[in-house]
Amino acid sequence: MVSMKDLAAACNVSIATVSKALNDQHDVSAKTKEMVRKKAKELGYFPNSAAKALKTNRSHNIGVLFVDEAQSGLTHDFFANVLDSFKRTIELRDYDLTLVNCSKTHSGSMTYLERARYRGLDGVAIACIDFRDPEVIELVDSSIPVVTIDYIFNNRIAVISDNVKGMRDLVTYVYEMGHRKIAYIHGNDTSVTQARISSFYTTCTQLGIEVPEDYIKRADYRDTEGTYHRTMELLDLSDPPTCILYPDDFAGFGGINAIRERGLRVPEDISVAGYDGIRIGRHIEPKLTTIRQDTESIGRQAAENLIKLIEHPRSTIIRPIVVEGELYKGSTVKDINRIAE
Amino acid sequence: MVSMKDLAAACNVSIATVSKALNDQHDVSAKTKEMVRKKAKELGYFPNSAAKALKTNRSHNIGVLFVDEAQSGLTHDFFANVLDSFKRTIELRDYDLTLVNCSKTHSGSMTYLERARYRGLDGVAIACIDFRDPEVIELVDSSIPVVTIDYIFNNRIAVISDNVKGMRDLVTYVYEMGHRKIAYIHGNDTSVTQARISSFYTTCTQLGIEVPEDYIKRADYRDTEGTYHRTMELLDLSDPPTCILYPDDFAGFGGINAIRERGLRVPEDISVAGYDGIRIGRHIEPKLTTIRQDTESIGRQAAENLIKLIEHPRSTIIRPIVVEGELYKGSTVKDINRIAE
DNA sequence: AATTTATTCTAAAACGTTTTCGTTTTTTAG
DNA sequence: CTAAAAAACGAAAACGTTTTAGAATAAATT
Repeated sequence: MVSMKDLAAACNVSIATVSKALNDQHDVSAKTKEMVRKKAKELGYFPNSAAKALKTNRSHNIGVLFVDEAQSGLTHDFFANVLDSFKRTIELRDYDLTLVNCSKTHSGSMTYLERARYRGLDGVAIACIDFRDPEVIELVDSSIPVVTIDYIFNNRIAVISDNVKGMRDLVTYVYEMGHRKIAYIHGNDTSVTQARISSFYTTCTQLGIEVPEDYIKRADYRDTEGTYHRTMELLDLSDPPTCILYPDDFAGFGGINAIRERGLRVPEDISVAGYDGIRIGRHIEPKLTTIRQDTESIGRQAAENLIKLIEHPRSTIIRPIVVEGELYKGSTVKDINRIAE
Repeated sequence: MVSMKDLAAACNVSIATVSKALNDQHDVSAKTKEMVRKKAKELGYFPNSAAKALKTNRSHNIGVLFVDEAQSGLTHDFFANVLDSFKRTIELRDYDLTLVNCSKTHSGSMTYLERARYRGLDGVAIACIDFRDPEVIELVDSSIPVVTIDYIFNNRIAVISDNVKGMRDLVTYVYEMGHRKIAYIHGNDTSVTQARISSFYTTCTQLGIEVPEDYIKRADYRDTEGTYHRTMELLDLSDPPTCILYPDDFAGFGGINAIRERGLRVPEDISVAGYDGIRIGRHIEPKLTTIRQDTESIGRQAAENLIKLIEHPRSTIIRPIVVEGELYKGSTVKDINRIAE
C-alpha cells in the first residue's frame, strides 16, 4: 500500500505538500498540484479512511439503524425501498453506508450510541424500530446528527409519510365509490398506526359515516394470519362491512384469502384496500387498491437532510418533512353507486 | 470523548497497560485488568475504531457489493433475504456491515477494490452483479478475502444455490403430475440461468420428454411485462404447453395475468411454476408452485465462510458451497394424470 | 545471599493522515 | 536594486490505538 510518504518521496516534496495538493488547498502551486496528482495515479495511491477519520473526526460514513424483528428488516418492502433510495442518494455525495450492528445477543455489546461513536459515523438514520427503546432515545438525544423515518422527535429532523392525508384519500375514495360500511383492520400500536386510525375516524365523521365499534380490528403489520382471522370475524357480523381496509398490502392478501374461502369474490361481493403500494400489488390480479407511499422521496429526503445537517449544522432547520403518498386505484374497490340507484 | 490516555491517567498506569488490560493480554495482572475495566465503564470509555483499524489493519467491517440495476438491489427479494441472513450472522461475530458505494456517476470515483481498501474492509461479499465487470474481476483477483454468491470463480469461496437440483426437482415434479408439454421461459444470460437451462434439458431428456424449440423463451428476471408477452406467444402456439415454468416467482405473476386474460384458469386449464419461493407466493391464491431457495442458509454460510477466511486464512479450504433449495408444491400445477386414464 | 526466572509494567515508535506555524522563495512596489 | 508583501513549501505535532523491547519488581532456584 503506497502512502503519502511514498508519494512525497517520489515527488521530492514534503508530506504536507502532498496532503494539501490532494485536498486542493490554496497554499500549493498549480504546478505541484498537477505533478502530485499525476504521480499519485501513477503509483496507484489512494487515501486511508481510518487515518483520515482519526485525524478529522469525519468518516464520510453514514449509519442506518433498524431492528429486524421477526422477518422484517431488510426484507420489509417499505423499508427496503426507502433504504435503497437513501443509499443511492448518499452515494452520489460520496458517503458510504453502514448498517449498524443491532444484535443485542452479543456479549460485550455496546449501545447504539456507543456503536455509532465507535465507528465514527457522521450521522445515523433511524427507521423501523421501537422508538421508545431507551437506547434509541439515548442516540436521538446525543450530539450525533440523526434523522428519523416515520417518527417525530422534538428537535430532530424527521421524514414521515403523510399517513393522515393517505388515509383520508383512501377513505374518501372508498366513500365516493358508494361505500358506507367501512371496516378497518389496523396495525399494532405505533405512531404511524395512530395517525392512520385518527385520520380514519376524522374522515368518516366528516363524511357522515358512522363506524360501529366492531368494524375496527387489530392485526400486526404483514401478518396474513392475523388479517385472515379478523376478516373472518368481520364477515361473521350480522351486518358485515362492504369494504375492509388493511394495515398494509401484504396483510391485505391474508384478508383476501379469507374472503375467497367464504366463497365471496373481490371486489364483486366485498371490496378491500391495502396500504403501502408494494410492487407486486400492481402485478397480480385483482390489482390491490392502496396508498402508494413515496419511498423514493422518503429515502432521498432523509439522506439529503441528514447530509445537510452533517455538513452545515447551523444553517439546517429542524423540522419534520412530510412526504405525500398517492392513491392507487387498482381494482379491489367496487363502485356500488349503481346498485343504490 | 474519553480516550485511553484519560483512562490511563485515572488508573495510574501506562497507556500500554490499559490497552493490554482491555484486550485481555497475558502480561498484565488480573487485578489491574479488573481495575482498568471497572474504571473504563465508570468513565464511559469505548475504543475508537479508526485508530484501531489504522494500527492493526483490521476494521471488523465487512463489505457487501451489489449493483442495483433497474429496481433491483435491496428491493430484490432473493438478495434482501440473503443479505438479512448475512447481516445477522456477522453481527453475532461482532462485525459491522457496510454496503460498498458502487455509484459510478461520482466524479473521483474509485474502483470497487480501491474503495474496499480505502475503507479497510476485512472482506467483501459479492452478489447480484455482473460478474464479468472488470472491476469485479479486479476485486476478486485481489488479496482481499472475498466470497461470491451464486457465481463461482476459481480459487475463491462461493456460495451458490443448487439450481441444477432445483430445476431437476421442479421438472420431475411437474412430470409426475402428468405433464409432458413443458415450456420454460428463462431469465437473461447469467451462470444461474445457464445452470437452470442445462438442468432443464438434461432432466427432460432423462424423463424422455421432447422439448420443442418454441417452448423455450427468454425474459428478464422480475420482468412481468416480458413474461406476459412470452406467455401470450406460448398460448398462441398450435400445440401449446400444459405447463409453463418462469424465471422467478415475481415474473411468474406476469404470466398468470396473461393466462387469465385469455380466459384460462390456473391451474385448471394450464399449470405454472416459478422459482425463488418469495414470501408472498405462499400467501396469495393460487399458491405458486416453486423452488424455495434457502436464502437463510446462503446468507449464513457466506458470512461464516468469509469470516473464517478472514480470521484463519490458511486453514480455510476454498471451494464452492452448494445450498439446496426445496420444492414448494403450492397449487399451480395440476395433476392431470386422471385425464390420461 | 546471589543468581536466575517469571511476572508485571512502561517508554516509545508506529500506523497514515491533517494542520499549525514558521521558513523559504518568488513577486511586487518603491 | 532593495524592501516589503505574497506565495509556496516543510517540520513537527497530533489523532487514539497497538506493539516491541526493555525495565522494574517479585518469585524461585541454587
